[in-house]
Amino acid sequence: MAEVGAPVTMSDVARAAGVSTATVSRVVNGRYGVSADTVAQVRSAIERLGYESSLVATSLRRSRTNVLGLVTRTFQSYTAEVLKGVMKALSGSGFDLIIYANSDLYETYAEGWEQRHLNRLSGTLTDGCIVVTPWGEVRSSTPVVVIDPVRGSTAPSVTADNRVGATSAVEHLLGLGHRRIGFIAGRSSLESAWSREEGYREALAAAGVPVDPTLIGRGDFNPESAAPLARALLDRPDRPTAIFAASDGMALKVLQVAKELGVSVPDDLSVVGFDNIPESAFAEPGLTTVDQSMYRLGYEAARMLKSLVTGEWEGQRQMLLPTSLVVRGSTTPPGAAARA
Amino acid sequence: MAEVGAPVTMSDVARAAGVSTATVSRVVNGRYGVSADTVAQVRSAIERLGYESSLVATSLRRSRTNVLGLVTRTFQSYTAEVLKGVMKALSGSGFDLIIYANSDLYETYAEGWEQRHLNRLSGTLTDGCIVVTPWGEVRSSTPVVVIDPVRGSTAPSVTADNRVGATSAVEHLLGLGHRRIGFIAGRSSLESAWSREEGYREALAAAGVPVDPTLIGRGDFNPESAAPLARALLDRPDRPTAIFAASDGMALKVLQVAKELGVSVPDDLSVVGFDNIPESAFAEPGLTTVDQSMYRLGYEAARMLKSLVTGEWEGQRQMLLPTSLVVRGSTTPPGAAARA
DNA sequence: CTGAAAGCGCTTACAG
DNA sequence: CTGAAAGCGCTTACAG
Repeated sequence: MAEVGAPVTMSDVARAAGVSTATVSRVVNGRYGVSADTVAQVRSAIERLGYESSLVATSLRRSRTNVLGLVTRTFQSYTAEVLKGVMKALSGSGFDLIIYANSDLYETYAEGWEQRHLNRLSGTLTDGCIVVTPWGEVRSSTPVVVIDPVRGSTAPSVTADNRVGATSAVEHLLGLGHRRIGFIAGRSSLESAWSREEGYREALAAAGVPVDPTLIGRGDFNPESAAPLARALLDRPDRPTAIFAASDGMALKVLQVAKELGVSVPDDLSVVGFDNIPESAFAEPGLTTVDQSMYRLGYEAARMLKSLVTGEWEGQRQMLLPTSLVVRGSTTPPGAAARA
Repeated sequence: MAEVGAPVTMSDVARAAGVSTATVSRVVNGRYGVSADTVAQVRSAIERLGYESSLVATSLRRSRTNVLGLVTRTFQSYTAEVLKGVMKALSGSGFDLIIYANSDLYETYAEGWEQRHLNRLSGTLTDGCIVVTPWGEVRSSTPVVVIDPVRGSTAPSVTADNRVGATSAVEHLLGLGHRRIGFIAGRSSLESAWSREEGYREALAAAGVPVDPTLIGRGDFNPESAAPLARALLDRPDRPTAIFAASDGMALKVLQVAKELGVSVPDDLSVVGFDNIPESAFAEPGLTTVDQSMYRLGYEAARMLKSLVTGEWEGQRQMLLPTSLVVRGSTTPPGAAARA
């Protein structure tokens, strides 16, 4: 690598081509009304100097930047899936993507992190932003699409159908013959946590199984939050025969706690998660879970944002995407050990 | 969400607090020489209006922005690992991270994509950049650290020890008793492809096994490139008993081609990959491969870049990181089928 | 302790 | 067809 002196600016090109920066700008942006000769001269100077317009200066001056932003609190493996979907939707659209992560706010639940990130980008750098799993409601001067919004959010958003997903998970357990099914809930401010609990309750109600409130633990989606809850559920003499956790991270923690307590999965206890993160397939036994396509969430969020920015969006502004149940080794009919 | 009118600028704050923008700037940046009263007034106006300085305007004006950039051609699952490592190294450092992806250049091998991205960011938005798997050598007015550079690159870089990794893979096969070991190479401009081939040759040489050039296929790291090469190797009457592919993507393609041709893995053919992507563990059978910690590559690259920017870097500028062999079901002694 | 002014690298009316 | 000038939202010498 050559660590070259100063970056080449538009003034450098103008000087080299013997024209004004206004003319260079016109050539760079393909505006009409520049003579063929001048265009050729400017092009050659650009080529020779290796000029590329500064994203920052362009963004500051222009109202439309053709850059969309994405702000996230963390980079989990699902983030990569979201990003793949976003880029797929953006490819060939003329919109570039900027992802911004503040190293101090990273991985914290710090109040309003998403609002701070948004403020720094919107209006100048980006034409609009995707916000992944925000802490609260967001405000912005440019369009925003939220992936996994907070409960009651009115912002344009894309969410997995968490209620139906949770219902299918619990129906799977009911179908296997389970009746005492524990539940470990997620962070209650999130729409997704709420809906997953709703799905749990509905599935039980539909099967005529009364909800036992002592079988419900309140976690926050963090694996660690599930450990004491799982321990409490498994220490009871009348422990549940199955546990449904509102996230794979928490479900995997349940698997670990069960192992520590000598409770065998799935023989003594069936476990179901939600998300289908890669680790769930590696788990021993493989974790039965509800798959939500993060790729699809990213794809649809980007598609919506793009159209919102250009003013072409026609559809509903709160999208619900389907989920699917993935059955692996962590679930089996209750009492398997006794029968064996 | 409230889609609020215009973003709050420093002028708005200045007006509300009855001071000049210069004073607001001083307060925002914690400069000395502002009276306690004024500070309080400005703070309260900032609070009231929800002001946050524009990343773009700040970057354009300042020489140091405290933002590091990362440019990438693609978002694979390994990208998330790299990003996790980068953020870990950056947390608490005061440096934020911007990832830039051009939707047109995304996932293409287009000549010089990384140079274009770099030019757009450096000098204004970022103090330095990490470049992931570039197409060629890069030049920049600010420090750059390359993850997986091209062959012969003199840029500061972080690379897995590909030669030793490849050697260990081939030694594993030799240890199982294989002597006819095919190799599918990667994109030859990349240092990593070159080193992996070198490791293959060295391991064979050390064991006194002559290299058979007809057993070497030239791919480009893309899974698709491996299909015809695998077919050619497996169609021969004297086909190899094992194939080592320079990437997991290509190795998984070998698995697929073998299945199509009715060649059973590992009984008729052992297969080893390189990278240890998540999909390799899911494969049937699980793929034996060489693990390179992308997390670690990201972490070290960010650590180096940070110090390069602040001028504190002391160590060598080209780092080599260790790899480790992960043995799964795709390798077994040759002739297993015959003996069974 | 505070403000007016210049300028970072661009784009865009406005003149000519 | 082309250029001089203003201005995007900030920061930083320079005066006072």
